[in-house]
Amino acid sequence: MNNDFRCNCPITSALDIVGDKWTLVIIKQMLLEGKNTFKDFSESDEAIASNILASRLKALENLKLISKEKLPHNKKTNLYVLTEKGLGLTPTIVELTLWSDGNLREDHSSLVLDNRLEMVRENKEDAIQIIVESYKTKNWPVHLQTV
Amino acid sequence: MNNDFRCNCPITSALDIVGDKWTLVIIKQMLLEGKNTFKDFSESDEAIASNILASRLKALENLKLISKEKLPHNKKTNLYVLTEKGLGLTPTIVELTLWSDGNLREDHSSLVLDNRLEMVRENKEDAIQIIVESYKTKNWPVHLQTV
DNA sequence: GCTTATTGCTTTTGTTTTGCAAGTAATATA
DNA sequence: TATATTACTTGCAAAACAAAAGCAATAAGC
Repeated sequence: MNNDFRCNCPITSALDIVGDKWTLVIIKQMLLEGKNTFKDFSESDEAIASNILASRLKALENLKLISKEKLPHNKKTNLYVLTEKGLGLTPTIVELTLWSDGNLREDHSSLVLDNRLEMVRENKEDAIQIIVESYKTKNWPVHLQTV
Repeated sequence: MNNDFRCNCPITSALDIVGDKWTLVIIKQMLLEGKNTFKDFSESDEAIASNILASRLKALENLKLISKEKLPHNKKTNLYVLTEKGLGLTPTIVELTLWSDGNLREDHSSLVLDNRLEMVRENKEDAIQIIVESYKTKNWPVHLQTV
């Protein structure tokens, strides 16, 4: 499986996985916007095409950044849930948010602030933990809870 | 220029700029590997094609993440230098490194450790500042120094 | 100062990825 | 039982990416 990677650099290898237009957007939608079904992602502001979405979800599942679950009594809807490996990208996502907020306003005047940014600036480590814990309590149904 | 962005989300907008296979790799090579010429980038482990490289450098320059400079007495070699805006991605790059180190070994067994990782784990904030300052002293020629 | 090498690209020609639109099967709802 | 919803897949066009070759300007070697 090593041949999926360009070289042995950790940064380049991370980008072999998340270095595209959509992967981190999907993870963001799960982590920060409470989206967890195919339909949720399809209807997002970013307007991802359904074929691209399907291929990304499959790749993320293969790499175990997300898992595909079912709710009891519903055979139709799939729930996509971030694993610990996927949740591990929270700091990266937070840093990208901070960078945008500090550096992109001249390029993009209508950028929206996330209201969690203040919390992040007060204490980054704590804020990240709160985001992760909050995700878990909302999105990890009892039968998935490992903690 | 707002039409280059998919929506008003800060994370998505950051990814409209750095969300591809090569952009953060080039910035990493500048920041952590002391590369600053077209040739340096061309000869890297990642083996970027020269046409892609040229287009990325142009885009990064347009967005002011890097600037193109000359050394006195050399009309041939271009020096590409990270601006403050580009250096602002240092925390993102550090977090990607940490994520790789902690989560990618099962996918990629020959991953190499950056020896700065230990410093980063001891004190993240300080380590980031040291990386940035170290870059500036090595790569910002006297006529560019703002500090 | 003439030849060769180097640097920083551009061009050409594929191939791969992305994106749009439409379609479909299984399940759920009215 | 009829309609709607969900989670996709398929087919095709457009865009991005990649390998190889070529080229002009500058620098270095003799």
